[in-house]
Amino acid sequence: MLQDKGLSESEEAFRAPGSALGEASAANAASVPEPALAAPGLSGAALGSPPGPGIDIAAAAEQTIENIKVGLHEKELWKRFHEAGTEMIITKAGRRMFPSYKVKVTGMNPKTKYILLIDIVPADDHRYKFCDNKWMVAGKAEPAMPGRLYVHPDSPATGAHWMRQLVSFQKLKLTNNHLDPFGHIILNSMHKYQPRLHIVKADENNAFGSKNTAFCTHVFPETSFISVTSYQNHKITQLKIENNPFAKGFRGSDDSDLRVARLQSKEYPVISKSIMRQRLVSTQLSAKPDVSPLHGAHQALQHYQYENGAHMQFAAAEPQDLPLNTFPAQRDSSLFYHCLKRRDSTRHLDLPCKRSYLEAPSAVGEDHYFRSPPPYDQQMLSPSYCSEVTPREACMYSGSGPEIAGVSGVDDLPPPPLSCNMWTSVSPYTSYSVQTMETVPYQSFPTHFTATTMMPRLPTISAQSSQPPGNTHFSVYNQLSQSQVRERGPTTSFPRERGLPAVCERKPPSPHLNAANEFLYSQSFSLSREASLQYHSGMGTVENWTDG
DNA sequence: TCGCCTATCACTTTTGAAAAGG
DNA sequence: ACCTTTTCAAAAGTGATAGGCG
Repeated sequence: MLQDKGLSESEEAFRAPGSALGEASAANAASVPEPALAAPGLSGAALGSPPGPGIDIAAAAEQTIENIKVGLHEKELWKRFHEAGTEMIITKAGRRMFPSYKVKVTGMNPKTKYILLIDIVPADDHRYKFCDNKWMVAGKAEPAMPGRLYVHPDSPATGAHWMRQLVSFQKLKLTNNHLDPFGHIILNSMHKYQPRLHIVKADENNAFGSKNTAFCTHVFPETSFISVTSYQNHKITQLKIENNPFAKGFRGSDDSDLRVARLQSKEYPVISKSIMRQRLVSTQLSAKPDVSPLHGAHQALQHYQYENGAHMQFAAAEPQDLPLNTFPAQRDSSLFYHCLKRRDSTRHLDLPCKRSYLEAPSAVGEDHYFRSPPPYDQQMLSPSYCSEVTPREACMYSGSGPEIAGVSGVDDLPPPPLSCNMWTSVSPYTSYSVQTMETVPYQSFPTHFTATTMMPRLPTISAQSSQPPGNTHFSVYNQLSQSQVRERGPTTSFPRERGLPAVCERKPPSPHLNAANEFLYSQSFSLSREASLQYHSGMGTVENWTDG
């Protein structure tokens, strides 16, 4: 657990960030911070919480939020996956990402509190299939899954805390279960997605969404991936096996191949099943008549030649066949960056759940999802943060978050024992045009929205749509959101925590999820505005975040 | 028939509590 | 009595695979 005393020491640690990050931070040079923009017509800002005593939060945010740099950890590994076309397994129970999303953050104000969260948005409007050893567009995307946010369990924490060590999101899990009760991020299989990191400056209540909330978004194109229920590209399989410790049992360098051989009752211990499968694929593709599935050594050699890059399957493909390589920055691995300052909101999204690093260098703690509110008694079981179904499961965050004041101003002290997750099931992502500066097509979101509610998609291979992500979408969303707030209000009531400021008590029926969703929604929308140089469209609706 | 999804398997790493030692 | 280190079992994570489903 980090304490105030440790914060000063963190500066030294900050200068000497250990580990493998290294060059990743330099990539931030490509960041394109946007000036903090004042959303027009945000008279509702007056409704926000007053700035903290003695601290000019807005000024601090302006000094730091734009200067925050984020370096992707293990960028080279990500690149290797990206070049092969990253695939991420999604299961009903939830599957971790590998490589895991870890970042090194610099440029924060050491004493300012930030909230770090991730969302994963559709990268485009297509469904894919793996055909002829490469990914190809297979049609229009399925309706987007309910958007969920994954809040780092340490949130909120001081900049010193975040900068002290790697920030790991390795416990984030992906699922294809539309009714997932665990708060995992819901994705559609065979679709391409782009994770995004959001850094939000916590307000005086350790929340965000107030008038002074500033935030920025970082996108690493090499972290895009196609979700699958089973690996399609053998190269990805091999990369996972070679690099993921949990898959060590499938590695072929040691006697693990013997295990495979035993399992298969075969006499070719050098060949793993994945190799066999690859050989089969290669056989089909090359139509070599002389290749037999049991030609062990020879096939293994072929396999490893393949693995060594003899065939970069996307290298010379047409753009449509390069769904994962459509990000221009893949060559540079630079991140795309957006930064803005929110001027108004009457809604506070409290994210008081924070967990100490417990001296773990990687700062890997329990991950916090926005998820459905658990039974209320469950939320209060854990002293560190709310427990839930299983002790190791990410805690849930009940609605009406604003009622939860965060840490009472003491840096790096654990937050009140509150749950940290909540549903964001009603949150579609808005358009997202950071990279190509083009508008993207929208897709209806039938699960939780009417047809007028739109789902954003990253403009990659299908940025041809001329439909601008105009205010209509955002307005519609906002209306729907409020409607949902009304509907969900009673179910998400959240008992007040100790020391909660009065401002947090003002809107009992407003669930966290809507605040979070709308927050990111507006943020995403701002990204769209960035693309189209129209920043403000999404911000005005913040005014509608009334406390009920 | 095909593509996709799910449950299950055996294996590994991770985690945390208990035991042992200082 | 307290702290640190070691040990060990349970939990969790992994890709592979067979079978089910539409």
